[in-house]
Amino acid sequence: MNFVTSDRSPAQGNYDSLKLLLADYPGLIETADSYCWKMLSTAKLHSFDANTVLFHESMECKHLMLIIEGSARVYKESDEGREVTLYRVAPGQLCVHNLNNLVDGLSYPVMAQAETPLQGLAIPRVEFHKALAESTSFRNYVLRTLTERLSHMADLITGLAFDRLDLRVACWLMQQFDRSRSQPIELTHNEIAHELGTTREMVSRILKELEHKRCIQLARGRIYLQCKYTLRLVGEGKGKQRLK
Amino acid sequence: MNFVTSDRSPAQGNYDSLKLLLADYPGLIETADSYCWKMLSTAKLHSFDANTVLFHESMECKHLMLIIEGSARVYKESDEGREVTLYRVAPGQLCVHNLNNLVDGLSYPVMAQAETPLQGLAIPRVEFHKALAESTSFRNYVLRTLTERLSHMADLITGLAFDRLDLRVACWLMQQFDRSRSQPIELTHNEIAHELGTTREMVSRILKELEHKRCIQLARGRIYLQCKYTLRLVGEGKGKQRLK
DNA sequence: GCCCTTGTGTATCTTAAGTTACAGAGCTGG
DNA sequence: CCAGCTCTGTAACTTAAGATACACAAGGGC
Repeated sequence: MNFVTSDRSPAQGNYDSLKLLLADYPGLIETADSYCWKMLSTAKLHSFDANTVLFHESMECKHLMLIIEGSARVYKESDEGREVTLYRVAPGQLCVHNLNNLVDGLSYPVMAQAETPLQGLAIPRVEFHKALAESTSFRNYVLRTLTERLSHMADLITGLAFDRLDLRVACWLMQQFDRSRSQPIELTHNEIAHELGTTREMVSRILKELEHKRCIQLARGRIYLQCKYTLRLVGEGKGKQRLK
Repeated sequence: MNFVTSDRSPAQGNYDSLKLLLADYPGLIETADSYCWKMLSTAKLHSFDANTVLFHESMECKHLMLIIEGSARVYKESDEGREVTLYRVAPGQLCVHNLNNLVDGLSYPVMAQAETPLQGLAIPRVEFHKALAESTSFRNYVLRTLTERLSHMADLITGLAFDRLDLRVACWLMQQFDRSRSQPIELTHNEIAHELGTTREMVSRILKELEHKRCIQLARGRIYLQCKYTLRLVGEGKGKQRLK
């Protein structure tokens, strides 16, 4: 477990540095009340290397993490070596799975791994509960995050249950290019397979099709967007709208 | 929209009748504090006929419902007429999807339908938020419910992504028989298909297999448990443990 | 009883998805 | 520049899942 912990906690009462750190949390800080700030000021900044396993099948965690920098992937593994990504946690989001633990020590059998070097504010369990009691804004923030996850996972379920894999790949690509503002995506086919819960060969095959349709262009470990509109068209399939 | 509303709210200050109603909520009432009781006493008892659509794609709701009697199914539909059940809400559980609305008016595109005649305590939005602020026990109860849903939906995802349909059917049957204490299940094959996000023919086929393996016995609109152990064995497949 | 609806059984066919098994391409470090 | 990775492409094959298309069975209402 190779994580690096720094002990500097933001100076009491001076929330400017915190505000800077939490620039990606408009939904939280804009409405933050004094209780919320008080809690945030007890948080400690932690850093993790890329690929650190943040938690696995049955790991206890004593903190709630607000991601400041980088992203983490939350996923499940099958015994045959396949994986599905449930969602990822990026700046502006808190790590909901911790909540399970935090609420009443129930463990939640999923994996989470830093995808990039990660920085997060770790809020101790007690402070978390205190803030939840006292800060309306924090409470709403937490609930909002949770319900967003729920609705995201519901979409995942309908995708798996109803949509053909090529549509799912196309939709997923769309989302990635949206996030990257059409910059090339730096992932191997295998990693994409792990996103979607399928196999490398299927992904290769489908990406090749998409290249033939001139939606994208393939390179080793990289995918270039060629035509957003045809890609969207493919993703919509026979008239579906699971793009969101 | 054929729902029947009754206006009798439980007598103020007398929590005995409430306790009776909430017999299925040990997790809530055992630890309930005075704030929690105060909120509960503002709730109104509502009744719905079986098959009432409680909410659909983009319906606003102004209450949080605690289910007292009966159950509701929360599901998604595909445009081809297929369905997947996301989860069901039974006595002891609150209707989390309302939460989305309650938190900040975000709509949550799912369907929910009463499966049986339904009774529920409707807590007005304002009271819900007040109780959330003031009652630790209620807060924990809400969070616990949410995280339970999350973990349930994560299981659903792994099932859809990794498991063969016959395993999923077998596991699902196990769960039903557990719930019914081995009493026959009164569902049509089509309804089961809608549970699992597949088609009637597949379910028929797989159930027949299970009958041949002497796990169950089929009748019109009904399934009898024949051997719990072989059923469990089938559900475990080649050594999987997605039973929980 | 008879009709009609609803539910079931099943055979056949089609297609999506996954598997196996390689070949070869591109990068990297000695 | 060669060895040995990792990543990609692809063909051939297998299997799960879904679609189609009926036949028939059970039950309810008249």
